[in-house]
Amino acid sequence: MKNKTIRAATLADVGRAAGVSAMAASAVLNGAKTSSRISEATRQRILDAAARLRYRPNATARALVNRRMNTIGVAAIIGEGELNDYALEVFLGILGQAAHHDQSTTMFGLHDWGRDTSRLHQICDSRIDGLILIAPMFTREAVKTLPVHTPFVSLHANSVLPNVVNIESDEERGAFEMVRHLIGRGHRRIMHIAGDRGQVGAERRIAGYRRALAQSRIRFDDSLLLFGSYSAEIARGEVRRWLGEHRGRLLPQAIFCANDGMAIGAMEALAEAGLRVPDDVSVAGFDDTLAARMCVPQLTTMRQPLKAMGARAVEVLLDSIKRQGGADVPESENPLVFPVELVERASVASPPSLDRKVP
Amino acid sequence: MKNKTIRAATLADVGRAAGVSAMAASAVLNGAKTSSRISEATRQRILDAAARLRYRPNATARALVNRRMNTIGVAAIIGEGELNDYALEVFLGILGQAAHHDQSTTMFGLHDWGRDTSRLHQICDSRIDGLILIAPMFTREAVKTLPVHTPFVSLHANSVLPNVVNIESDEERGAFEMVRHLIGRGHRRIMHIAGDRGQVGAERRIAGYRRALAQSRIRFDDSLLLFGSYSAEIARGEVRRWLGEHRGRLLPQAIFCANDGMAIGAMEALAEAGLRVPDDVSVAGFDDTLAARMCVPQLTTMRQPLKAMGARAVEVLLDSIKRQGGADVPESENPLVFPVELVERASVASPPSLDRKVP
DNA sequence: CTGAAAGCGCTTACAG
DNA sequence: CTGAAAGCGCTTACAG
Repeated sequence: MKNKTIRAATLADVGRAAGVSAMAASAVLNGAKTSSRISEATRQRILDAAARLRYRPNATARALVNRRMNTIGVAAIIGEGELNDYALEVFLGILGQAAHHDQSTTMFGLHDWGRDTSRLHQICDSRIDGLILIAPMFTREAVKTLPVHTPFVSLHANSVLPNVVNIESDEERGAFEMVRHLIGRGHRRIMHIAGDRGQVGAERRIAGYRRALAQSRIRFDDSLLLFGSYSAEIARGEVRRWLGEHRGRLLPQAIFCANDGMAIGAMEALAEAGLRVPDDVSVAGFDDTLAARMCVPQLTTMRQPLKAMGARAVEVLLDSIKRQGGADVPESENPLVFPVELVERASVASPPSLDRKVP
Repeated sequence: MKNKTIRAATLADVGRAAGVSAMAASAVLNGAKTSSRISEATRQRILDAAARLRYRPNATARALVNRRMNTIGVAAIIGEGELNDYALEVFLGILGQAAHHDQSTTMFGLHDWGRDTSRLHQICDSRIDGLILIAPMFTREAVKTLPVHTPFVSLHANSVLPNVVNIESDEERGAFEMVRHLIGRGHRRIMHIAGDRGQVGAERRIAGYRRALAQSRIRFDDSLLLFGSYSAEIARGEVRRWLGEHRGRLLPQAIFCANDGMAIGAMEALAEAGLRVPDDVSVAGFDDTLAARMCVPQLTTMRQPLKAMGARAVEVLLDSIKRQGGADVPESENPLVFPVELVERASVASPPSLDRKVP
């Protein structure tokens, strides 16, 4: 293949072609206030020359003097080469809002928050103006070594990071309301498949689950609390295992999962056992990611406004960049908590009139 | 929130702190061949100073002189704020491979290939070294106006772009083999839900479908050819409509969809009508995206190695960047065609022994 | 083995 | 209204 790329035209080239200085060209071409001081005639000549030469301002040169690359970074864990649905939704929210502000979005896939802190340093070398951390998990030690010349915003951070705004949603209440909803439909034997022990989001959902049970005086049964690491596969395995170990015993009437993927995993395990959703068992998810509408039956779930949260992260970050660090959000409003919302679809119904046993 | 960011240390700062020139610092800090000429003692002093000042090379300054930002761009259509599963898989393949080469990946969400060509020009302002176009659709006219100073690679381009390597998969054969597979399982009344008319990929799948039917002397029935625009929703609507219009008539034994999302849409419509997959109707997809494993029953599908294709796009692009335009792929190997592979899962079985009617 | 100079492409003061 | 100068932070020749 031929057609080697040629050196792109510079401001100097445009100036030369128009018979003016590069500076004059700069003034009219980037619509600076100084451009008003340039006569209409030369202005036209410059515009023409730029068009003729297909002039494009060089972003890196600009960035060097403006100390602004006009791109924001996003760091998220990519496990097994898969970006999880949660992070994807957030990313899309970020992408849209960033584009709206004419900012580019650079994605960094991390494997481990602990091991990859050095990678964060590499990243913060002025190629990005600020960084959004999706669900970061840092130790107290690691937090101290974070880059300081680049503003951060985090979503669902596992622990509050000093001087960074954290955006989260009301997960405890979400779990609480979902379980209230299930109880309202008549369920009492409700299994919960949680995320990772120790991870705040997982613990908050467990807390909401237990609070709802307690409020209805339903005894917490820890044989009904499974852990699925936010993974469809693991959740499927756990449910499969549980069913295997409880043959002939009572089936849960409903399964509340801490995210949509695990709910789908649970549905797969139930289907393998010949159980129907929601006829035999109701299943509920959390997040309302694309997957919730991509399964049959569609999932009743607790919606987190992930796109909006991503978009908000961009706003906060951009603001923080503008004021060169520090954000406009008062300490008292950090974290920024978004409300959640119950989305009823087909995977939850009333429990069967006769108690079902594990087949 | 306090803690304004402070100006980051520069090479000059490091040099000053170590009592050497910025140039010496540069030599040792970026491990250039010239660094070998620097004495071990000063070398240590420089390293110490850099660590003490937490020196980080400024990427934009570097980019300005090296004419290399070390980031690649990815442009894809984002419809309704959703990146489709296909593009997501490709993107993840790109992300991984780019990281492997220490390249950043900047994502650009487009709305329309036609209207957004000007956006491509904005993008190609040296903020990226090269651009990967995911499933671009350009008119002959538009192609001529594409930026010329930035190397491109495309995946599944709708028409061959001059001087850009296009990566695709053997879609016609994929469709052919899927339909062969269905016929092998005993199906003869096979519906096809296609992508958009006129879009190459859609046409190639239709061609493969027809070739397989012809080979088995099954008459092509155009009432069994639906168009679903690669959208789960549209496919669901189309199947719903078809069922409504064919009450009491023969049901197709199998539905082959041109992507996984449409297969899921079809399954939803079938479920609504009380039909079971695969007991009453078999359903097959195309792509093998995450969704194919996220539905119940899991989808039999024709796998395109999307991650590998994305990774390959990075390799070709990086090569093209290195040689400043032009690629190492001979004309004769453009497009670069990847093989597809049948993945058997639970959504396809033998047809029911008695012909089913539309309920 | 090390430094002073020039330049990447741009913008921001400062002169005229 | 317009231009010459300086500088953003770095690297690449070129001198010593």
